[in-house]
Amino acid sequence: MAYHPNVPLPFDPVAEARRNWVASGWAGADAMVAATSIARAHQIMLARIDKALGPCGLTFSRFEALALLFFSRRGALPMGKIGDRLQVHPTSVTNTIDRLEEDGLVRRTPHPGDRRTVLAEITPAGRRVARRASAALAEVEFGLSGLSAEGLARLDEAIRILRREAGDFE
Amino acid sequence: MAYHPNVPLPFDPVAEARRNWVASGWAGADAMVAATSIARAHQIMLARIDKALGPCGLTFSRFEALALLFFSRRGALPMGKIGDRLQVHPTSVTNTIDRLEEDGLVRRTPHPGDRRTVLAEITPAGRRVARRASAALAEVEFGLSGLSAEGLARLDEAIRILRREAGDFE
DNA sequence: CAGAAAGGCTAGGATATCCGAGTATCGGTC
DNA sequence: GACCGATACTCGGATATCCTAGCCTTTCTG
Repeated sequence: MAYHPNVPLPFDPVAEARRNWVASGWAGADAMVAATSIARAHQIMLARIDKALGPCGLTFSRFEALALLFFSRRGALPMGKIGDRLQVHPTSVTNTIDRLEEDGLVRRTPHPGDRRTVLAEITPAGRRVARRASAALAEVEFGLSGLSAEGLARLDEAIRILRREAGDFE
Repeated sequence: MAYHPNVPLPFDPVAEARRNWVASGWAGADAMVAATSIARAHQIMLARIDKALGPCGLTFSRFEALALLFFSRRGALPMGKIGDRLQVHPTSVTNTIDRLEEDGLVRRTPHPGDRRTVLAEITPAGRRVARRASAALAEVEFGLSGLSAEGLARLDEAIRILRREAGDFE
């Protein structure tokens, strides 16, 4: 679950922030509210997901990489391609694959034809864990169990616009 | 800006993941899509925000804490209250206030009446920086410049449901 | 009123992410 | 055929977040 040491607040802290923001004459209150909401949604979701993945020995980041390899044609991809797909920094990929490799879920192999490139290849154990993890995530609805199908769709729709505008894809 | 070492992908990586997910017979594809979207939205937004805040010497986390103190009645709050409001772990508050104090934007003072409690108090310099930072954030629309007013509202609406269900407020 | 329980904060350890810099390799150019 | 820019990956440093554990203080309880 998300971090919650205390009882629920008697009011919505985001709505409260909005009131103060406007009262101070600061601009962009609506964007502030949305930004704060996204940050909190991310925090709640990630906490639940990582808890659900705990028994599999995975984190969300590692699961994403493992799933990507699982779906790939040959069960292997260059480190760089992984970063492109997951939209993360090359050094983050190095770190993620390091951990997966330590657990025997992935194996680094040389690229036949380009000695600069390192391939990350999913192992049979990796495939087993990926399947188990996907079931665990579906079980907790990826930490978004509070949302309806319509709510999920609306989120995706709005964010897809943002992602395209940010240059993720075209 | 968000991390983007390469040119945009010729396809939407999230939609691609959805196809693979469904093709493998894995459950919860819609939730997976929404979760992936939220994670990416958070990443894009935070990268833009932190870049906009760079000249002020702030990060988004530090700005949130600073703004909270700015809006508070006495310009000071107990460390614990800050964590409650921002929904973060007590140790994260310690870290955040440490940095703000190093920059002279906040000052730790003892609580008159409860020697367990430490108050974080915003300084005049802190107020100046907070105002400047709020303008910088409004300028870049909190990193959400791709979204319309309706998009922002839809995001907030969907996420408020999640936050309530997660026990943030009541 | 003394001891136990609860509350408030911080130190240390772990993970993930980014950036800058460094090493190795590939390719195109003159 | 040698050189230099572009590519591919990794190392070290920085920030933010969480958790566990610990110290000190306050409050409750018998």
